[in-house]
Amino acid sequence: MKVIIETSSRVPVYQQIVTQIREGIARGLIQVGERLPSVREMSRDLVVNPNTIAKAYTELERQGILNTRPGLGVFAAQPRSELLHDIRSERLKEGIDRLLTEAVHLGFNREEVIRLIEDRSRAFQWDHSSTPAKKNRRD
Amino acid sequence: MKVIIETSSRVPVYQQIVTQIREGIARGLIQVGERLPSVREMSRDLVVNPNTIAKAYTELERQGILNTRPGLGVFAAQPRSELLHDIRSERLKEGIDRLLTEAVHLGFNREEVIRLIEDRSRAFQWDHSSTPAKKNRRD
Amino acid sequence: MKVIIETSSRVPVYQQIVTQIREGIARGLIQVGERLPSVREMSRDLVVNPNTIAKAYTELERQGILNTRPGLGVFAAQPRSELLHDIRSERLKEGIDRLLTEAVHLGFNREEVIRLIEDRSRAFQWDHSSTPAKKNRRD
Amino acid sequence: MKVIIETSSRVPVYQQIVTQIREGIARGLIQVGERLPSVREMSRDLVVNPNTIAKAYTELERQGILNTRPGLGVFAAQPRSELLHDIRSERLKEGIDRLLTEAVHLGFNREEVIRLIEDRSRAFQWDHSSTPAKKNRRD
DNA sequence: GTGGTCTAGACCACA
DNA sequence: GTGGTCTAGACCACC
Repeated sequence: MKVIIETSSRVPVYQQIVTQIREGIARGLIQVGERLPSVREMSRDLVVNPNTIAKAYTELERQGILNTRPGLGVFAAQPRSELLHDIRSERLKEGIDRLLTEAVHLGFNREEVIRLIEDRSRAFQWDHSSTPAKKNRRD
Repeated sequence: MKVIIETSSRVPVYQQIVTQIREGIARGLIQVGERLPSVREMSRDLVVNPNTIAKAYTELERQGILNTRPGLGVFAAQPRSELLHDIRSERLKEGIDRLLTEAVHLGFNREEVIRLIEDRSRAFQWDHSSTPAKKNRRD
Repeated sequence: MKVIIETSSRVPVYQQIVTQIREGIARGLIQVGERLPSVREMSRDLVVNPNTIAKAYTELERQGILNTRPGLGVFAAQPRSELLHDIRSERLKEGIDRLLTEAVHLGFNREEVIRLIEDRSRAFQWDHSSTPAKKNRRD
Repeated sequence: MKVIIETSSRVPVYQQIVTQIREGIARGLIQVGERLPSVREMSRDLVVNPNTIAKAYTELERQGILNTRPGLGVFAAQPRSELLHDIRSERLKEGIDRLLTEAVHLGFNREEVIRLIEDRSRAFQWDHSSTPAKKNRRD
């Protein structure tokens, strides 16, 4: 997977990296346990200061998406949500409403949006175990 | 519709206003042509600096969502997407992918997400004229 | 509350700040909603680079302990644990075992340790609502 | 006792070894005078670089927890705290305050924490001779 | 004024 | 080699 930086964007560089790696993992383009480019490597590749790469990696580690091990490198982590079900649900709903607001303003209609979501969702790597609602009911 | 400012949020106040008005319109809580509170009215209501309200309104006007008629007030604009079909499509897809990435990382599965989207989409005010694909085929 | 930096310590400066602010809040020396020194103020006070202070504040914000609002300052956040009960329990147990290991090696006996914990715990600001086990059973 | 390395952890490997051996001794899983695996034995078992094992053992020896007898092996040392009473007391208090800070932020209440400490402390191997206060009063 | 981002360059610890 | 910390100094967005 290749990270691409839009220097003209007002989105911070480190955020662009975070977003793209998050998406790469969600799509299965980066496998669990896989090693990512080192800070210095990616710094050279993207022509970005090493500190900026490190900031992106730090953020991803905090999100539980990467493990970083000094001396070895940075690796895609085993996914494990530590959040309460209510919080997760809330976040998803917020994301959905944001998307739907955008879709309405862009002039799409409901069926079109849902069809497109169904379509694009096929390219993602879903958890097939069970629904979060059930999975964490014991908490 | 009532705008609610989350002062503890990291999201800039003016952005919160923009987001909520956009969503209010997308949900049909604010009708096209309806007059919104003036800058100083909303400033008083929300206990927010008038400059901040003005900035939000300016941003919404730039997005073509509001019209300012000097001396009369601020009104919800007639929706007219001037964007090319390809651009609109691209934006929607980006939004969808962002949402799906979030959903995967939160541990939801595909069916759950789609079900929730179908559910929440019922509360929005969709364009029933036609599909954007047809409407703007000339683009 | 006054943060004190041990420059001779091998604990990173930003971590020392994080630890002390966390403890200050846990003890109730910093009240919810209270404003903390600005990055520049604390930078001057502690004779530490502003970036280092900012890093500490960023970390505390990620932990949900502070809210930072550009243009206004940094504030102690409303506490709200978003973690699953199992995870919280696990973390507490790890902390307890670490402490008890230390206590044994220091040559203390069990009663002495428990007595001291009971003693010192009186200076902390406990949540009196209910036990986490009950509080989040609905999740 | 079996040392388990969490390669995905951010904690340095050598530190994980130190921690687990310390805890093993504190729990009585490793008896005083007992021989521990040699550097190369443990290196093979854990699939870890011998230098890393050596570093862990060096650290434990520095802490007075192990004795290396050249040609014979590594042994759990006779516990003898050379620290002054005040220093030991200070360390314990620091550890307690760190734990209590964590507990407060995790949302536990006082009774819950003390109950759990009493519970888990039963699995540790306490010094039954006397209280440190008396034992080192001469310090 | 506030915090946030980014660069450049130094030094340290881990494996 | 790896990542982590810290400094110094620039520029930007928010209020």
